Amino acid sequence: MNSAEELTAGQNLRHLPYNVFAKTCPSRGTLEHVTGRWGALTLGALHEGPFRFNELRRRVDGVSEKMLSQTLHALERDGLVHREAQPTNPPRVDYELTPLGHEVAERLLSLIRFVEGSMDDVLAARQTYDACRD
Amino acid sequence: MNSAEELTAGQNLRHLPYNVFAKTCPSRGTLEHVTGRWGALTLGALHEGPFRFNELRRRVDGVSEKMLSQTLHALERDGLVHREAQPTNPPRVDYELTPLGHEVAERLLSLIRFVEGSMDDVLAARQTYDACRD
DNA sequence: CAGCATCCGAGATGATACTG
DNA sequence: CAGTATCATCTCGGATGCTG
Repeated sequence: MNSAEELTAGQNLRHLPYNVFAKTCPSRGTLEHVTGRWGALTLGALHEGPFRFNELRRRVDGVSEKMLSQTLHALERDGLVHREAQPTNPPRVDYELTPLGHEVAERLLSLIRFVEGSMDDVLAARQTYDACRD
Repeated sequence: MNSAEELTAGQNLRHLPYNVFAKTCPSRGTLEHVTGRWGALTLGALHEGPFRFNELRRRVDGVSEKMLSQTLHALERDGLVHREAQPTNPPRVDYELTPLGHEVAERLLSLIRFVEGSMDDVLAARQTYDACRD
């Protein structure tokens, strides 16, 4: 292998400090928070601005109060979401993305929008796949 | 639209944009295949080239036979992965991304690399969060 | 309004054994 | 090698009731 090939291989194998492909890497857990069923939708919703708890619940259609609460706690702990509670009565709590959260959400939304835009192809592929199994 | 076109609308329907935030949207299911625990890692691994079943298993550290098989089936059905089996003995089966799969994987890897690169910030945020709860 | 505590079923996951 | 089949386990997620 010459030196140019070594450089290419080095980049592809990615000897970075954190490697999500290794099962002990903590980045795997954070990736699951970000890409999880409700994590992805919550980050996507919050990318449009700050929202209160029940506003978020309506935007993330189908999420239960328990799962939204749990999801927000995980994202807050990872430093992606900021929680601001006002000690009023009735209580008012606003959630918003941190700068890091916005950067994550941008990349996530790029993926989400692409998947949405590919659904006709995906559904067509499923029909072809299912047809060949009957 | 005349009545004949309406009758075949199920086949030829032109959809409004798919919206993953609506709980009945099929894009939600595909997004879960793509971002799921093993789906994301499998797409990420396959972005570097075609691999055989057990090669993939070693790259996606920790995945079981069963889950890898299940994950590959879902991604193949969605048209993101192509499976090529050679009827030799012993059998040889190669998996590779389709063009659509590569586009999805690129956006996914952008997210994965960013998360990996942010882990120092994330772990610091966790310590701060946990400290304020004791 | 913004949650938490509890229970419980469904589905995801893992370990093991087996097949072509 | 490339899977499938089966069973045990365990987490996720929804429903409900309650609190400040």
